[in-house]
Amino acid sequence: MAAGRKRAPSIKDVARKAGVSVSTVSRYLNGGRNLSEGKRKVIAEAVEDLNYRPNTIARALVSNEFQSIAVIATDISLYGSMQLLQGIELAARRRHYLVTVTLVGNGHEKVKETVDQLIQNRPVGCIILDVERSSLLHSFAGYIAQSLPTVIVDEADLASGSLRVGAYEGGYQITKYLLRLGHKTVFHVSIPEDDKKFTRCLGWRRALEEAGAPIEEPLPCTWDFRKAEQIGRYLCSFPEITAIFAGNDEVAAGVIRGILLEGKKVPEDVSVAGFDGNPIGEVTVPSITTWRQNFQGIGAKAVERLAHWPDSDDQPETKGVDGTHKASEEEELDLDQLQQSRAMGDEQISSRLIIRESTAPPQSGHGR
Amino acid sequence: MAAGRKRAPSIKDVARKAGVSVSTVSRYLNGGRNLSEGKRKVIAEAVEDLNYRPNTIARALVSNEFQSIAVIATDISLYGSMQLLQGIELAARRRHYLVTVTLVGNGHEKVKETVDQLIQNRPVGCIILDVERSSLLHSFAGYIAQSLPTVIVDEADLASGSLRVGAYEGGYQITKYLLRLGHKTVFHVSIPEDDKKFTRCLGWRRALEEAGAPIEEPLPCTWDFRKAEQIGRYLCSFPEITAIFAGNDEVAAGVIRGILLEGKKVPEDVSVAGFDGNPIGEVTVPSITTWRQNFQGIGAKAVERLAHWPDSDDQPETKGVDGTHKASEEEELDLDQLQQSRAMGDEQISSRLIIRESTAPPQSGHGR
DNA sequence: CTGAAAGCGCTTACAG
DNA sequence: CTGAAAGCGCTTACAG
Repeated sequence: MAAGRKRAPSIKDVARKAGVSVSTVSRYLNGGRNLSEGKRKVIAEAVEDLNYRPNTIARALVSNEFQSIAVIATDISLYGSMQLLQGIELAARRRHYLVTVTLVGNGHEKVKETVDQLIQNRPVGCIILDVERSSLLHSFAGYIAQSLPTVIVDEADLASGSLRVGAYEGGYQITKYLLRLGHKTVFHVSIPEDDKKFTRCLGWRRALEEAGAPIEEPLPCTWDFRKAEQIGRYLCSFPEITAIFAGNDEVAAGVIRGILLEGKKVPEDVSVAGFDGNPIGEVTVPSITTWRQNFQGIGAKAVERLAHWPDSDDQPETKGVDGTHKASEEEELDLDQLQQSRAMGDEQISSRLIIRESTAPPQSGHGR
Repeated sequence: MAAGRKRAPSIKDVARKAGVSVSTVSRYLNGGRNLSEGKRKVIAEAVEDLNYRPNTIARALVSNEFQSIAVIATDISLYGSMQLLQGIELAARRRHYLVTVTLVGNGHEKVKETVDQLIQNRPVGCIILDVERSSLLHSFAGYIAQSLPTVIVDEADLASGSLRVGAYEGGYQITKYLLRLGHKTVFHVSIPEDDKKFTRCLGWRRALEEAGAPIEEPLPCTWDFRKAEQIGRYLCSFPEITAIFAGNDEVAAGVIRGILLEGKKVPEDVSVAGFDGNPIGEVTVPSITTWRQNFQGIGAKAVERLAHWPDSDDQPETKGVDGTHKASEEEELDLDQLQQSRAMGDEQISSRLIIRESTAPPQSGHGR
């Protein structure tokens, strides 16, 4: 098996061709300190002639580190995860890291095995892409973090250990915006897993609390957007609902469709806002008001976090314990801490409200 | 640098703990032929106790093959590429391959360098994801194929060397469907790069030719879907246009929006069909008729292709020349060959027309 | 069935 | 500034 492939030229070939020792070639390859101009030139030529590239695998073996970043996710087909992944790749490329992607289904299969194998690949670090806030992934975060620098990117809006996508902020802002428009309250159709702590849903709730507006329990949608359509229709039976905040733009589209199908108008009869900033929202009818998240920027941040992980370079003995559990501190954070860390502007990432056609002040006579 | 990380238990540790030689442990790890029950048991225990996992990097060094599949793309944020990637990952996982993703921008930067580095990683094979049919990527395909088993997945509907996404077929079918509805002809709004050979655009053209319908040059859209909206508006100035086939579902949404904004109706005044089967088309108003492509299935096929690459296993001396240039044979294929290979049912993948609200027979009085 | 040895391609001290 | 040697963690013949 395997075998067969023709071996590429090795450092030995270069050394022979250049008439120097392997160590000298190695020195040349690694910055070339302490190297005479003569050798440098002759080696350069040999490298050129042979079209030699150092074997990354061999390097990884001795350094015990493969220049790569392992991305673990349950699904990458959502708009957010994709953008995140793309942002990660772009940033990784700049640092000459290879990015690796591994999907771990929610069917608990042999996740442990998969994860163990991943760790054996000795990546520089691991990014857990958990846009869906899958409990599966979160439960493995700690385990992974024991062996690898790990950062979690999820919906959560938390301060340490994981990067916040700003969903809390977004939920809060979009709800305030709707309230400012004159709506008495805002109804929420949540995406799966979105009713946990620190998410867009929490932001929505907080905005309503602050305004003293009535709070109805959110209706959960699924990743099948036709469910959103059903919800939209259903919601039409409550004339007092004049504003809906949907968990993402696709759900918003579905809800809008449901409403239109019932013969009501958006935004005249009811305003609907989405979330994420999916470009599709620009071209639907009506176009969809949304909260744009800078996914690519966040992905890049995650990579930088890993690249600057406190390690033997910076703080020789700090690694391990210190870095290890950050990822799970999430559980202990509360909103106040959150507010505070936000105030400190740490990890702030540009995101913003995009107002389009699907939202407007309530029609007079409506609202309750 | 690098350093610092605590080394995981090695095969040596296992050998010591089990009281056997390293070779014996290795034998155990690789299937365990010629191993006494006693040793087997004691080694199993040692492995368990130490939570030992073989170092994939070391293995890769000796076998000269890292159990991974390298995916190269210019962009993975389109619906199609994402699904493809996800399909690749799923199939790769079954075979215990790691998948690696590399984006090469269209800005010709240091693509060569990036690609060379990728090759040094010794993946099992390479999948070029070229949904956009970037000439950049295609120009590197041959180069990569010289060192690695390579398969190209693109819009093309070709037989050998690259997997067909069935776009030709789709364009053909969707156009015929529109024609059958009674439209005199079908206008095409193409996605970037889609006016090349063997694509949905070609299928569209062929269907019109067969029907003897008038053929207008397609209007090219960009990846910015607001451009599609402009096109939609523009197209309204031609009342003879009653049916439009858009290059993908997002473009279709944009075109529809443009038409609606002009005060016309879809599908009453003009029918609009999309392409790809993006779920978003289910919840727009109107919902969008489309051609569903089985992206995940195609991704999986690509992986299998690589896994079964004729190599030292199957045909010891065939590799190299044989596998190498398949990828570029594309250029020589013509439609007849295409038809033929399709007839042979090779690489056939389930795709189908999905009829929704955005298409209907032309209103009487319209059509020309 | 089992072990000692060599080697994969590189880097890292260690001597000159 | 330069080279010989050892070693990273495994696998693969080669002897027993």
